Amino acid sequence: MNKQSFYLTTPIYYVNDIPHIGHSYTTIAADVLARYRRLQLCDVFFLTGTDEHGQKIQKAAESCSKTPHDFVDTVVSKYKNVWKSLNISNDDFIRTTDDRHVQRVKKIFKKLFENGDIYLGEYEGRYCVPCESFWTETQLDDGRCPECKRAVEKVKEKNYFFRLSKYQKQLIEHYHKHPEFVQPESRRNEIFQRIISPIEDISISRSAVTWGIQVPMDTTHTIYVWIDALLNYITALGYDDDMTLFQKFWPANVHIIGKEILWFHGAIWPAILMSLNIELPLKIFTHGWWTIEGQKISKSLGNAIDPLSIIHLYGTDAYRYFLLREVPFGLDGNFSYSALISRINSDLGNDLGNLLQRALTMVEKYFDAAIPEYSEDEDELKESSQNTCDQINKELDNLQFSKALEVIWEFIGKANRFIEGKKPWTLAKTSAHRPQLERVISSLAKAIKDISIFIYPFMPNTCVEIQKQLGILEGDEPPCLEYQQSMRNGIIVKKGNPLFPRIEKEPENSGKETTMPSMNKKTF
RNA sequence: GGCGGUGUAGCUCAGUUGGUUAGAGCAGCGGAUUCAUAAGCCGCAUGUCGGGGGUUCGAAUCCCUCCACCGCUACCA
Repeated sequence: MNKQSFYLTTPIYYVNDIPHIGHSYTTIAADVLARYRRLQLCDVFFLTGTDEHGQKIQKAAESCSKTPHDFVDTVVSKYKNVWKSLNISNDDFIRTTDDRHVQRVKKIFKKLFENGDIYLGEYEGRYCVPCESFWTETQLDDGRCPECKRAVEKVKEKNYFFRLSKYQKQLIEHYHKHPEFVQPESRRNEIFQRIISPIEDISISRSAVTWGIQVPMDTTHTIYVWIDALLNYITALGYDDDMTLFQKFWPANVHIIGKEILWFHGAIWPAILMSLNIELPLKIFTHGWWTIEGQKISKSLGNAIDPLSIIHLYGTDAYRYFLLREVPFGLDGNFSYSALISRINSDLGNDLGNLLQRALTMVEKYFDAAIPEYSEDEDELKESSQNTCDQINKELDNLQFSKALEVIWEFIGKANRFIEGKKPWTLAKTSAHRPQLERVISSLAKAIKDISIFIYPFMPNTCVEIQKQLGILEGDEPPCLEYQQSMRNGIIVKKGNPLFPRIEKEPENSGKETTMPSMNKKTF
């Protein structure tokens, strides 16, 4: 059996910053996709990691009197901790300080040099240390970095350059041949426009930076962090000294990135791959940014949200659900506590949690907690479930997470309406209606089992909890993820606590717009 | 400055190649119920479709113009 392989990546996160909502968004989206592909029995390789070199980190380490190594270790452990709390199922975690990465990057750099695509040139201009970016005089904003508005340093140094311009034509061709290379389309158009404009070669080494990977032919230079970082996508697969994974998984099916790094992924990265004569990734999906209560996330405002604080209050699955449901993937979105609470109460509590609760109560009341025998032929929700499944697949194939969730919730609504229509409480009053009642309740139980699988990629813990309460799972076994598989006979339900208890907003006495919830700790 | 995008019910947004009374979710209001987390179900409303002008038998949907906001990019300084 040849399983279809599926390789997806997040960017590797720069460890000068602790993880916030934006990092978690990318990683959660990737995790949902990875879990979805595994459901489809793909052979999935899901990579994330950290970007740890560069002057900015060197300076950050100095400022807290640490060695760069100790400094990055500390931050990396924070990332790993958050990913664990968010239930991220990555298959590997690459650090640019990993020896495997360092050795491979050096080798690749040498290869690029030998191909004639790297040359020694001279750069003169302004450099913004925090942004690790060179700017021309004209790009400066009042003498400051146009991106972060901080002071820039005047530098004049010999640098190694990569012949990006050489690949312009090939890039244009690739964009023509593969209109879906960059998603969404609006981003594709943006970057395409830039690719057809004049392109300059880029400086890819730094002589002033010591915290980095040495240029193999010239140890007075280190490799520009972005080049170092981009290569992670192939060094993690062993390129090019241990090619088993590489041969199996490359080209990547999708790189999921934020819109701020599209130029690197949509132009520089493909050009490097072209130079190495490696196939290009199939797709680059660019998602939007989050604002917090309407404001841009910024260090100066100090409004960055620690995902751990949210999941501590509302649970991992609610957080995962919110981020992917609230905003179409690709667009910007706004995070607010009121919106989060609204989603939890209405979608998760009222629609989903309540559905399970009412169904289980009826199984208890009318059938002594034993789900009546299920017959596929008599399942009145089966067709609707299958349609839902098909539509979810269609949406997730295109990374349309919010649409997939909408489709799932339509089915949840259908199940709720099914109950209203059949009125089991009325059927239960007459023994003559027993067969009908059995049919309704068993169909309902099966529908809920299906729902638990539908939501699994998004809310793996909730999937398990539903299946436990349904009685499908005992102890700590993994959830049943086979959509086609119908339920065993004689399952005894184990109704537990409501899945998503209603969150009551605080009385409006604080005058604050963001009502913080009272105590409502959840474990999933 | 150039290119592109957005502006539709209180909020967030859908609205195919122009065509009968402009839609959904949430919030709000009303109703019938009770299996359920005062949940669910049924029903209801309101919108100068950013402003103005034009094409057309007919435009949210095409054209022009103005306003507001956003993105990419350039340049001046």
